Amino acid sequence: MDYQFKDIEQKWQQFWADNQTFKAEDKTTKPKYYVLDMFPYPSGAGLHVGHPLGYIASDIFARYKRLKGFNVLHPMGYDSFGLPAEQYAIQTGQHPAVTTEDNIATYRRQLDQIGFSFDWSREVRTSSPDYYKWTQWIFMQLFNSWYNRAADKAESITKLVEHFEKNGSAGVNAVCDEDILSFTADEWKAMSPNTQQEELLKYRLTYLRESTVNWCPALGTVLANDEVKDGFSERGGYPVEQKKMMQWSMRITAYAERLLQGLDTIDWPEPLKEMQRNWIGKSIGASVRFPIEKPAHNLELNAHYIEVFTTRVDTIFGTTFLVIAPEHELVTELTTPGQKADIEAYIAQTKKKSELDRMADAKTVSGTFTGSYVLNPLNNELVPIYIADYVLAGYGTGAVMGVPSGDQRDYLFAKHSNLNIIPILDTQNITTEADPTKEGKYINSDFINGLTYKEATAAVIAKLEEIEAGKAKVNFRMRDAIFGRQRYWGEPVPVYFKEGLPHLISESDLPLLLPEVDKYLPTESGEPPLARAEGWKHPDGEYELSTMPGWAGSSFYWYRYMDAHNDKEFASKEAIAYWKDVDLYIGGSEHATGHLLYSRFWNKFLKDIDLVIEEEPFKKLINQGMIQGRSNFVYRLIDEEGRGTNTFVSHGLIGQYKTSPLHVDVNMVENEVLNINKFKAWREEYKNAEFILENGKYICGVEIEKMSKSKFNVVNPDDLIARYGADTLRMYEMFLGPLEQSKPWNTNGIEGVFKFLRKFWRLFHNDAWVFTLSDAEPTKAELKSLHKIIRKVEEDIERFSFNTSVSSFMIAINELTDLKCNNRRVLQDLVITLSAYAPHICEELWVMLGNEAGTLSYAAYPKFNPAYLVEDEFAYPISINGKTKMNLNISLSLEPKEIEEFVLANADVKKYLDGKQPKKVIVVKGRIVNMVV
RNA sequence: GCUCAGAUGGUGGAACUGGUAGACACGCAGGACUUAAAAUCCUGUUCCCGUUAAAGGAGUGCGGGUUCGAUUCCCGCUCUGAGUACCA
Repeated sequence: MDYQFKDIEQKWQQFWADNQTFKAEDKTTKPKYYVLDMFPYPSGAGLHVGHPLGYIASDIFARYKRLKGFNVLHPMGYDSFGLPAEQYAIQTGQHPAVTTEDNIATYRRQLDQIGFSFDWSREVRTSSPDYYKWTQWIFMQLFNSWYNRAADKAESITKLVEHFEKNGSAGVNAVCDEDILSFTADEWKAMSPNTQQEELLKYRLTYLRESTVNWCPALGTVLANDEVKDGFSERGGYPVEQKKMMQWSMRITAYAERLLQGLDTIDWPEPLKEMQRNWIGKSIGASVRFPIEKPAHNLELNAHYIEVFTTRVDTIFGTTFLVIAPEHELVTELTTPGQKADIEAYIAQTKKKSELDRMADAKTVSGTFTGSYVLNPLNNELVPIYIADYVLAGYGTGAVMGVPSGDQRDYLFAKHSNLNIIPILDTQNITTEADPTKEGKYINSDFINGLTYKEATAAVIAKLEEIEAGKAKVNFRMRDAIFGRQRYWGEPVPVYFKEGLPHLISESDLPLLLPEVDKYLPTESGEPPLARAEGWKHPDGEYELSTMPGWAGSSFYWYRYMDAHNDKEFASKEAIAYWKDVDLYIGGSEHATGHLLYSRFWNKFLKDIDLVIEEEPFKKLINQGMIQGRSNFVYRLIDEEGRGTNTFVSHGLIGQYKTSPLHVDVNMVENEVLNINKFKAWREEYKNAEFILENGKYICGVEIEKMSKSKFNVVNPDDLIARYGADTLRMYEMFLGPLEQSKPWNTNGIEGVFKFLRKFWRLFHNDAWVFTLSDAEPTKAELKSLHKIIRKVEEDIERFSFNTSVSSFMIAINELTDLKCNNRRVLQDLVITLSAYAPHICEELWVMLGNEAGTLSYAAYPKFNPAYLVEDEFAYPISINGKTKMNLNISLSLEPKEIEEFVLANADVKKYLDGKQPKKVIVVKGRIVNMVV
């Protein structure tokens, strides 16, 4: 029979499901290997050809590892809480759980027909109560923990309470809020329970904090920074404003240093590590306190100094002014009556500008004098205090020392405000701009004059510490993560409020189920949708009304797969001890600073409290490239009045007409030629469309864009599978190019892969399509082809070069076809080798070869034998001055000296040398002969 | 602006540690089979010059360098993509 991919693929997908072929074992002597894909959000649009790219790669890898004798865990699930289902609910009233269920069914059907070897018995859904029970449980552990800097790990809050009871707050070195109290043990014990709780909240790893958030009134929710684009919500495009709210936060900053250090221990793409490093944004410098000069208006001040952070403390003698952010808490106090009007006007103007304007407007310099002064702590010079919006309240201390000779922004500000610019290094050139050099010797700098950068930095810090005006300090850009959304479709926070204080619900009450509501919108008074839930009340107080953010459920899911049905723990100790961590993680780089950072954070926390073993969750990570869409356009002719007509101009002729481009469905276009009949049938309005053709064809325009429904450039895997089968699709997606590279989708080459599989099938059959094999000894040539591909696939998979092994398979099949090979032993090994890529056809042939159904996935990968590839001759390229002129077959047993003699004696070589004696002959054994003339 | 990645035929791409540039596939051209089409098979296909299938020459974004030899290493630049940004 000819290659009937439809029957074969359906048959084996059914078989795998019925027999749970890919169920991973928890008790086995085999070594473990954990291959994980980033689980998808099940959107309503279903899968397009870009989605499975990473899944196919990981599936090939998982299947390959099984053949190599590993116990492979390769699970799949759904990150099923999220905004789209909720938006749909708001519009239609359909419960997000129903929408999600439908979408998952579509995803599952599409995934199944690609033939993945997932262990579906471990499926997880973040929106299912038996899953989010554990998300809530981990939240509770975070609430019950604090970060002990002395131990450099998270510890139980009860340990902190014990310390307070014994020693008061003395000797506690915690990552915590800034406004913690100092108290003795007796004072602690004298506090009311509520006061104690209030104090403890400042230490907990998840805590309440007033934060400025991106509030979107139209969506009725808070958005993350990456959900806001240009001041509008990414989804829906509604305006977003800044608003202060009490929010749950996660003290991820406690882990900043460990998150940074850990990057050096994991095998991740360098660009992605770099993104995380930038995000964490460690900078090493010093904090310096500038004492405030008693102001002219003679009022009593609460503050006595302004603290700044600087990475160039060595430049302190170049300070000619101080700048604080307009939002800085001391602004009002520092403003003298004479400057009050100016300052208020400036603040008002700043407020009007959105965050984005402020960034885009980086070139314009502005700022206003407060009227007050500080003293330079090292030389007591009077330094004026300004406010300016180039200083950000949210970074460092919200105040900087202005050193115009060394910092370009300070330079511009000094020019703008007519302030002094003092050179501080003898090498500095500051005639037109600041010079941030560290070379040279210091000048105008008191006791560091003549020193080098390194010496000066050390000397200044030593002096500042001596006079208690500053110290060396490390600053991080990363902020604590807000952990709450005012929306419905997420995990309820397992907390109730009593007398204004948060309390955890009892562990036995988990999961705290998401209640039913009549509408999915915020209440009229602006409370989150959960406020609509009738009778949803804790016996002792009011439940928290916000839900957890999207990243909560995905921050530990890889552990849940290890023991997906455990209702006592999120995963058992034994399961975690066996599976430990993810060996290979494949997913998109868009999660670089979100999911991949939060997951590392939670993992480190779970390790601190001894629930997991590894410090890092994902040992090796690969980012698959984005598959872009290839949009096609038709060009509508515009008439003299500027109105669109029903005539369309072919792409090559649009220069001669006035036209406007329109997206056209890519499924009506083949090789840029529009199928005119399909186009006319596409929409009623095009029924009578007319065309201006070139060479009798309508040629469409092309552009590379994101794949999206609205651009009509979505290529659906279902159509391709119907036409060519899953094995072809799998191999073609790999054949497209390197996995990590982004590329536009193009179906043009898929025929080549399909032909390849048919050719492979034909090897096992005679001309009449009857399965016919020979049991003879394999020939030398057959074994050579086979072992070449055995080695190649091994090498390629280990370095994730899937595209090159597909090419090599084609070469092997071409060679074996030429050899008319139908040798059972050769072909059986070939079936195993190819099975990771094209599992269905291989399963079918495996059974036809007389093997037991379903055993292929656990067969042994053929052992490579180098003996079959040994050559005794090599066609040496003979080059003259580096240009290849000819090839000569020379025995590989010859040594370089003998090769040189042999080559020089050759008649053709003599002809090329034209009687001349080469100056030098380079012979690299087994590679090349080069003669220098 | 900064950081990172990349640039190879008409197209997707290959060349792993410097050693025959263009594997494999698409497309295209020609041919075989066929009444015809589809399917299949065969041949050719980097460019220029040119011929009987010769012989040359150029060539991996651009300009230099190191080397017997560079797509690969070094320096400078151009362009493309991604991330990020008054971060003190």
